[in-house]
Amino acid sequence: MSLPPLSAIRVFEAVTRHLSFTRAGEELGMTQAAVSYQIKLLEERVGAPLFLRKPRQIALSEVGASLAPQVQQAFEIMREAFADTRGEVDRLLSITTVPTFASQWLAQNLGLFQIDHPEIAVRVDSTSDMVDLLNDECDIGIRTLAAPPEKGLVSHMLVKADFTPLLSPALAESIGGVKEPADLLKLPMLDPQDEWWALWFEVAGVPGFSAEGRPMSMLNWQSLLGTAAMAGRGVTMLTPALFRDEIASGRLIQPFPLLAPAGRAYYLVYPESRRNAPKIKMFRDWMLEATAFMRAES
Amino acid sequence: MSLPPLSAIRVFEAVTRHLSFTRAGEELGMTQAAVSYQIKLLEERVGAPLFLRKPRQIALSEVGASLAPQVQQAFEIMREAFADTRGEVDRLLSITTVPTFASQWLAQNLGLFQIDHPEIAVRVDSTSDMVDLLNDECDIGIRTLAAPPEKGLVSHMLVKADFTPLLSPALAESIGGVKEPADLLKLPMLDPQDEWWALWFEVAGVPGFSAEGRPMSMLNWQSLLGTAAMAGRGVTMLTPALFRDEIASGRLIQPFPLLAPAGRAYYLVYPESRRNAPKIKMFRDWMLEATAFMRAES
DNA sequence: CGACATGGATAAACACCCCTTATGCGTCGG
DNA sequence: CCGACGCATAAGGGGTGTTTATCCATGTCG
Repeated sequence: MSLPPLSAIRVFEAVTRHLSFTRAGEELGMTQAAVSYQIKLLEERVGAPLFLRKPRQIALSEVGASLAPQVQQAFEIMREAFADTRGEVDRLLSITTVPTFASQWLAQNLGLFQIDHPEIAVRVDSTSDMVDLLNDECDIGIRTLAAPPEKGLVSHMLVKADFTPLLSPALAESIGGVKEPADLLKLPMLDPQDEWWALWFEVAGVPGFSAEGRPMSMLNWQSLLGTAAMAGRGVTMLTPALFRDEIASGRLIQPFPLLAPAGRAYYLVYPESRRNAPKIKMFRDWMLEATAFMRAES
Repeated sequence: MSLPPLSAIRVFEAVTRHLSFTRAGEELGMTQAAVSYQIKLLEERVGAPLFLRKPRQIALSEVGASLAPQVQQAFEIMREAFADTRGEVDRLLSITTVPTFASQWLAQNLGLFQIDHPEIAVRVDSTSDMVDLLNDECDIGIRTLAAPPEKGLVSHMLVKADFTPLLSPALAESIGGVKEPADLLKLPMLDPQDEWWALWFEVAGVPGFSAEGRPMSMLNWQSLLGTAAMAGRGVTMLTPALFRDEIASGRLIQPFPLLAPAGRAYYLVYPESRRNAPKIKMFRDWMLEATAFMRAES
């Protein structure tokens, strides 16, 4: 019912292809004696000679000949399967990221990575769930964390999740421009419940801010808030680094350089055990370089 | 190009079928810890998780799922191949024998063995070449030997290859019956060169026998000589045990019980290493019992 | 709601398998 | 006739994979 020792079968397979113990041993990186041993083992298990020992060569016996093609086929299937897998594993990079980062920065910049590394396919899984990088089949995660994550994971800080008010130029113009922090109180605020509003005003030295009585929009993803802000629907707290393009192009304006320190940051995270996987190294290096300016600016 | 450790693949295959490390371990006769170790090994080699560890069960990962069917197929092929082989090896008994024995005794009696053991197919290779039982793929040999054979072979004496003159009743009648050994000299001898003639006459106390001037037929197989003798073409030296039926039925007559001791015998021979193979035991036991009378008579 | 059962992960120590080294034997070729 | 080539065999050691023991997480049952 159960198979003979697999190591013996592997040796047998190699010998059937070379029809030589010595040659097979070379292929397998072992000595001729070891090959002889394994074949003898298999022959005892099978109960019949697998090879006929001729003076200076060997030939398949009847039993051996009936076994050889099937064993070769089985090994061919496995070789192919693992070769495919290796390719797939090396070529597919799976990233899980918080939605904000996905739709803002990653969506705009991932193309550059793919141009640099066309051989790597990238799959982005954008979810706010904290995927377990150690157990689930995901290569890299991008998360907002207050501190470097638990043991077993390597993390690189990408950019601090600091916040500052952003708004559309048209909205700013509607009140004659935003000159000082208190001016913002005249404008509708998107998601004023956001704790960062209170923090920012505190840092800005504007007293008496209260979310009381202000409507709450529940646009809990920065990208949605950003879109709403660009549409002129209000002023909102965002991480300016993630809206660099929008600010540079004038679609959003950042009236004050002042940042509310969130105490959290976006981190690139991956399992320590895979820190040497080529695709992970590539992505990490690219990502750190591409986001270097964010860290430099702050 | 080269496969991951086969032991790990075997474990993986079992786990994919059970979807349980513990269960797979039971099937393979090892502990759950060992299974865990092997799977981890394979996962490191492949570079990706093969299973997703859910609380009380595991599930195939994407990579694992793509690998599983192919690995299962490969193992199925090998299992089938070795199962077939085992069947073939156990069910086919291959005998090499000297032609005389083949056509005389074996051809007539093998049917009885097959009735007793219908599950075993017998292949008889009748050749006078001495097949190397240790190296060639033959289970059992029947040979004429002067002594038990070389080391590594088990031998059982079947019957002494002693000779005595045999002739047809009609031929005996043509000279008014064979009363004493010297009468034989009046008859044509088939293969008079045969050394056994001289030996037999010597044992019989008939002096002056010479093969000089007598024609030589070169019928060097006993069965051919026997056929010629039955046709009345002459008197010939044969092993009476092999012509028991012919003598019993009157087709041949043995005028004298006197046997020339050939110093050789028919032996049943097989490799010592296979002495416990069921089919070999079966045939040996049957053969020794079926030929017991030959040894008893002499 | 807490104790238990289940299933997998992990660490350390050990056992055994399998490989290597060394040698022998038989045959072929110069 | 000697060396080359190829497989078989024995002895011995190293390393891989196993077991044992324990931990941890989760789901279940009283």
